[in-house]
Amino acid sequence: MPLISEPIATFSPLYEQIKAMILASLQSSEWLPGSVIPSEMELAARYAVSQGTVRKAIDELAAQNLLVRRQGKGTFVATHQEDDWQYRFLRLEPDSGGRIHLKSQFLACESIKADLSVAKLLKLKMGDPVIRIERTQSTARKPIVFEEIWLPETRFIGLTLSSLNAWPGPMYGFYEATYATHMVRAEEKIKAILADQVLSSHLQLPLSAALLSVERVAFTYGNKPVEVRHARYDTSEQHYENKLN
Amino acid sequence: MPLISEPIATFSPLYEQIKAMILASLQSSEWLPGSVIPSEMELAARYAVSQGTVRKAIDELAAQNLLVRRQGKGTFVATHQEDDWQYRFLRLEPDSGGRIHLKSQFLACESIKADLSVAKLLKLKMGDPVIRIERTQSTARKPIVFEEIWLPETRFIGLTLSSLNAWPGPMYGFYEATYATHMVRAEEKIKAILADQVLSSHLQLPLSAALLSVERVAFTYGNKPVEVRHARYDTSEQHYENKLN
DNA sequence: CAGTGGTCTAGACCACACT
DNA sequence: GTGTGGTCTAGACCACTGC
Repeated sequence: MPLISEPIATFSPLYEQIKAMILASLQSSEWLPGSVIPSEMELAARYAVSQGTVRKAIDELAAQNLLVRRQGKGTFVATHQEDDWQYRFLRLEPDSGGRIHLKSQFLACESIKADLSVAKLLKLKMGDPVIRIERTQSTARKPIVFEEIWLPETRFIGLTLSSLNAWPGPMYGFYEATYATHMVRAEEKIKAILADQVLSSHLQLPLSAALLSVERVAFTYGNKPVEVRHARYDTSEQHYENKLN
Repeated sequence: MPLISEPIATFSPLYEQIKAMILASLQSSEWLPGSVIPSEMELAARYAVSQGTVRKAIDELAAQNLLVRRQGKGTFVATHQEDDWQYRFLRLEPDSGGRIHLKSQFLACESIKADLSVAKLLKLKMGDPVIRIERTQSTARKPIVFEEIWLPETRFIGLTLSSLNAWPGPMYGFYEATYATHMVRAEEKIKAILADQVLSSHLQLPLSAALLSVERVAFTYGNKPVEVRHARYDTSEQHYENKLN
């Protein structure tokens, strides 16, 4: 029996290829956050497949929160500028219930060279230029969060303290509006730590208070890491809420 | 214009009703964790709908991790006894990477009356009988976790220290095998706290070390809470890992 | 009203597992 | 080979939105 050509590339269903093409359009900013994408019928024609196949592709992208379906209106590119999405990645909740409302105060914004750890997380080379931001977030009563944020400078050109202070809403809305960068998902590593001098003064807590340390890496389309964030939370009157499914 | 009869009951698609019926079969233990459920064709006949409708119902239940599809074999009821599921709700990971392996030591198992907070979380009345368990979990080097667990006694009749110690694997496998109780999802509230006398001795840490406090409520089918768990983690060499989507 | 996504069906064929 | 889930199609009809 003669050798048969191997199925090297394992079987890839049509709808996966459609997903990839839709993703490419998102990644290339052909369709911007908040806008409608073409109807299922149009996409079916464009890709020369049936509506059902487009449907399955969109279903999965919607399940990953990349697209949002709205019956009667169309399918939209997900955006952090919507009301429901303002707090999509904020897991802090008051112990007493309800939603937390925080006011930002930016303390610093400087251009520095990436150290080894930040470079690794952002998939840059050590020494590549990054922007480092410092801020606190406060309730009506006291500061609750102290954060350091690192961004690759090549993607966030011209970002300054004053541009940050001029922006009213959450940072992920700012990234979207100003730098066409939409955050898709994030990974967090959480530890308990003791407040040091710097943290205790920023958060108005005694030295050696217990704090929650949250190291986040956030990704855009195509699993590209574009933000590193190291937050410390005062969890004495609020907590980090997580749902396990 | 005369009043029109209101659409009180909002439209409910067929596949939602099928989902509900499948859920009922899971809840009533007609199909047990780990076993196959009838094929899509059989279910389609049983519920008198098309295969595609059954398919959509199963798809959604599989997305919620209640069912597991295996091509060529059938659709199975999800179980914590599978290898991949042993650690489904354990988010602790070593800072150095890899999987953590923990050995349990049960310290206590007593029948008590529910206090207000546990009763609320388990949707019982204050004073109802609950089982309270205490344990530590250790790596090869040192204890990492101290946990208190509360279970409604009516569902976990005859649970004793020795039955716990006789079980080799994770507790959710034990609940399944012994009490036909499968955990579907959980909610956790996380805080940073300081070690007190008791915690510092159990975890072999100095007094006032920082610890992660994790309060979990776990639910079976039908959103029924059946376990409350208050864990404290030593996060000096491991962290709580979370993915935000 | 037309256009969008949402549901449901029926049928053909493919990929995988077991025997 | 037989039976399972997985993919793809085509067409009908429903529900919601906005003109």
